[in-house]
Amino acid sequence: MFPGRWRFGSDRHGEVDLFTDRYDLSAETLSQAIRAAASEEPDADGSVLFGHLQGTVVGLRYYSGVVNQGEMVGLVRQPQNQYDRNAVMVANIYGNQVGHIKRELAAAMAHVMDNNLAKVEGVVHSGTKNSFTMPLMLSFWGKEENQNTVKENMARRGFKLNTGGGKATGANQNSQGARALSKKGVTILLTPDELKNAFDNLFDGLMESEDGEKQAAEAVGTPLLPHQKQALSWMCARENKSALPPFWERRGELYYNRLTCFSAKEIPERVRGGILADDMGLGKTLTTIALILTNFHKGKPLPVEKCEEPPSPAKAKTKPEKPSRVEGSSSAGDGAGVTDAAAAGSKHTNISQVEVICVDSADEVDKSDKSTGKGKKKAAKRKPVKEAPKCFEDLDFAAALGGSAAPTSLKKKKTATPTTSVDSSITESADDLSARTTLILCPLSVISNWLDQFEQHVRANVKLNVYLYYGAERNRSKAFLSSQDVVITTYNVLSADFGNKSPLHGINWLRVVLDEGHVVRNPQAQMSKAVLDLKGQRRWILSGTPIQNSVKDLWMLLAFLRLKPFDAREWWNRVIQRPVTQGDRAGLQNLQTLVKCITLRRTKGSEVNGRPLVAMPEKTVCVEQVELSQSEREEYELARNEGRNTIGRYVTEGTVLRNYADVLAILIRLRQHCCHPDLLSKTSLDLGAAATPAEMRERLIEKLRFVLASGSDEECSVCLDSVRLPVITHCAHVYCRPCIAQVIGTEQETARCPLCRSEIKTNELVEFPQEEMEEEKNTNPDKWRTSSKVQALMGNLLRLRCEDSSIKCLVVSQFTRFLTILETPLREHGFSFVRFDGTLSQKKRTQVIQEFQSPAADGPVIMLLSLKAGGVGLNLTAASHVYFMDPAWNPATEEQCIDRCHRLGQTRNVFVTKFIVKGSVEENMVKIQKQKQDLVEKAFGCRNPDRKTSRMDEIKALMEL
DNA sequence: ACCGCCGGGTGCC
DNA sequence: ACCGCCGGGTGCC
Repeated sequence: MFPGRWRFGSDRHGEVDLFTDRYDLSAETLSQAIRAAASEEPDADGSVLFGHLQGTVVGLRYYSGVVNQGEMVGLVRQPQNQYDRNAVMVANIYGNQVGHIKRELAAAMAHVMDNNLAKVEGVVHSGTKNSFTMPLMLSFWGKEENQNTVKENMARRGFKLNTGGGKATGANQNSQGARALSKKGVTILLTPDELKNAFDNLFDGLMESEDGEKQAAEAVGTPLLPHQKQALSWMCARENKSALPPFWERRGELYYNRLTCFSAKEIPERVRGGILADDMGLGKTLTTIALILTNFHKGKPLPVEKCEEPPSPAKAKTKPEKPSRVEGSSSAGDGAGVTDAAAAGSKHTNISQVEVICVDSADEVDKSDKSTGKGKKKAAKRKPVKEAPKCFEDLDFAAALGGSAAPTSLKKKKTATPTTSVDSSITESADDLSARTTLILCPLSVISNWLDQFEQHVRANVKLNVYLYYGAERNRSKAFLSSQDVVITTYNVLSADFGNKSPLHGINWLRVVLDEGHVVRNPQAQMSKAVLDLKGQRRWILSGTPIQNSVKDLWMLLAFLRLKPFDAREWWNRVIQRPVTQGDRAGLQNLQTLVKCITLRRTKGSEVNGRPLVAMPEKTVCVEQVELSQSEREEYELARNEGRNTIGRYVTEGTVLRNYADVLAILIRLRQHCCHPDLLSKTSLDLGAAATPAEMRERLIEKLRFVLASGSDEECSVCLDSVRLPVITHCAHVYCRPCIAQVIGTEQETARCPLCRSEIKTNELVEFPQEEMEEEKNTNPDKWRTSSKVQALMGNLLRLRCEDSSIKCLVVSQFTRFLTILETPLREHGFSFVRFDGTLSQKKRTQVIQEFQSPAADGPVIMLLSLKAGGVGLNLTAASHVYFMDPAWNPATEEQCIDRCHRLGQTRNVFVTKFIVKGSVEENMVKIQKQKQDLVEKAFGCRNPDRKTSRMDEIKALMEL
């Protein structure tokens, strides 16, 4: 694992200068090695403290790493050490080597560490002034089952782990090693409820908006709302200001981290960037665009060319089949796009045609020569460099011309300024001023949104080079990419390129932006690695929901932001994750501080100075009860009684969970009865007398497929959220693939289904396609019939049209087939509508949304929307009325759907109507929804520990059993 | 390292 | 003295 090259320490000559020089170089690889090792280590969750041990660090005089009183140090095995293959290296938090563990102790520890029997951590409480050795308090952490092995192993070599006394902890507040000794009162433990509560509120109340507001650069055509100016100001400050990162403070000549007690002469590398976690609809995209244009180097706006002719704003150079642009709204934009696409290959050729205007004319470096561009090529850039005073300007210039100057710049910098220079003017010293480009990563579904927003918000006369790095023909030239102002790509493209001489990883970006950053979560995933490997001076995460499930998810974000030292898993685990999961109040506080320092989050409801952040139009939600006709009622009752009998039988037999799929199928049929009789699948799903258990199982799985295929928004019993990437288990239960993978991962061979405790195996999981269209059978319009719910909807729509024909509506159902049924009466009454569901291609989606959002008088007034389609980020503000045809299990899913039109940009008051059939499962579903919501509001996620019983109770309540 | 350990010098009191 | 003692050289793994 560790390359031999850092045997550097073994050289005896110890000439200090030479040594420090090489040391500097090696420190890089060393900390990388530590990081690599640490990222593989298991989670700190569930570790127990085996005990403490007093040890000795030796060889201090050979290394430059220093430690402070109370400082935490890292222990790294060094199996390649030529003197002792048991060697254990001691390093401080920046990965600077401090010394080694004394030989005999190292020999004992090596076995424990190599076999992953325990994680050994060290804190130095005293003796930091010694120049040869120092005492070190070691603590051993690991899985309970390894405790005795470890203790015996250590004892055999004469080291007794000390479990009793709390002497081990130092006076320092980090209480390292003390948190297991709760009885000593050193740590105040939180109850699980408190913990959950605090955690859920982690992102609340973060914004104090002391930053004031900042005007966007001239190139931003859209006036920013006050809260967006605040965000811009905050983001600029985070990129430019030299404020110390969290937990660091100045102590005399040194910078000191009060969490780890680490100190350094140099100012700690601050995080240039952070998390913008505003609610959706508050304009994260616009703010980010403003940031790109407003805050280039030295706080000056991005130098952009201005064109005489006003036609095209942001021109995305896109490959021909690029979604949004093809049927692009404005012809002008189209034309420009094509030109650019053509020019993309032979970069810059068209540039000399446009006048170059120095936006940042005030920039000091411009003093050199202000005359217009010298020669065609140079006209492309803002700064003529006749007598450039510093080399980086040369590089800046070169890079701006499209060269990748990164390697050169590194060398030049080295010679120009000694590495050890303590530069007090921190502002830009660490920068590579040649970096120009902002890289934006996002899920495929929001690409078109970015392109649209660039087009919409960048002034028409400004030429911003935006390149969509997507599709087979994408331009992989680093020179080309780093000459752009903005490069947009998807996470998938990034991970596809990763490891495959990815140009994206070869560029030192000015800025890397992760949109919907919470999608990058699992550190093991290739995508995460690809993201973490990106080089960028400034780093941003945009996310409406920064925490999905747990503290663990946060690590990925901090690692991306390079928030030292927590980007290394070991320190994250030691200082934050383990304390928090073990309920340590101080740990939680630290986490809160951490998050607070780097995050801006406002919700739609947030207020600033007593005034709402955004004046949102009002939202009114009402339930419209629907009476079934007599014949519908009869059919429903028939089905209900039958279902009730079946489920009642399962209840008395205690086999509800084993027949869960069947239960769901019964429920869904009842729900379908409530909507429309023709929704009921013709394929008979009677269980009949199943011959063998295998057959039985097959049928159950089949039923579950049927439930999912109908579009129903089912719940995953692991994350308790709507199921994403559904997979069906052998025992016919459905979970999110990642959720169940986690269960299998943690339970190993003995993994069992969380619902029925049957054994589950990864290879037996059945995939279910995200949104599968059922074959459109028996939708013969001739045989079309209505239903009470259809009537109720049509009544509303017709009334609305009389009142105001310009109002647009969303008609939402979980059942895509219901949407199909609804098409007939809509056509009949002359409504113009579009349909949006999960089966649409990306290209189609953009097209449909554009069509719907377009204010054209003869445009569609209704969108038939499948509940789960599209995910976050859809902008449907053209609609102001929402009709939910059927209730969902998960109220949040409905909320999300409403948010697509009740968001920034909505000008009308929003009315939401939920159709609920009186005296039916639907009513019961709504009751349960409400209960869940109350629960959430009261005890914030004090989740029922036994999902099985609560699920059972729900089912009984639904069937009135 | 104000230690321990090594090995050479040395050797009554 | 095949010892003890002294004092200089030396020192992570």
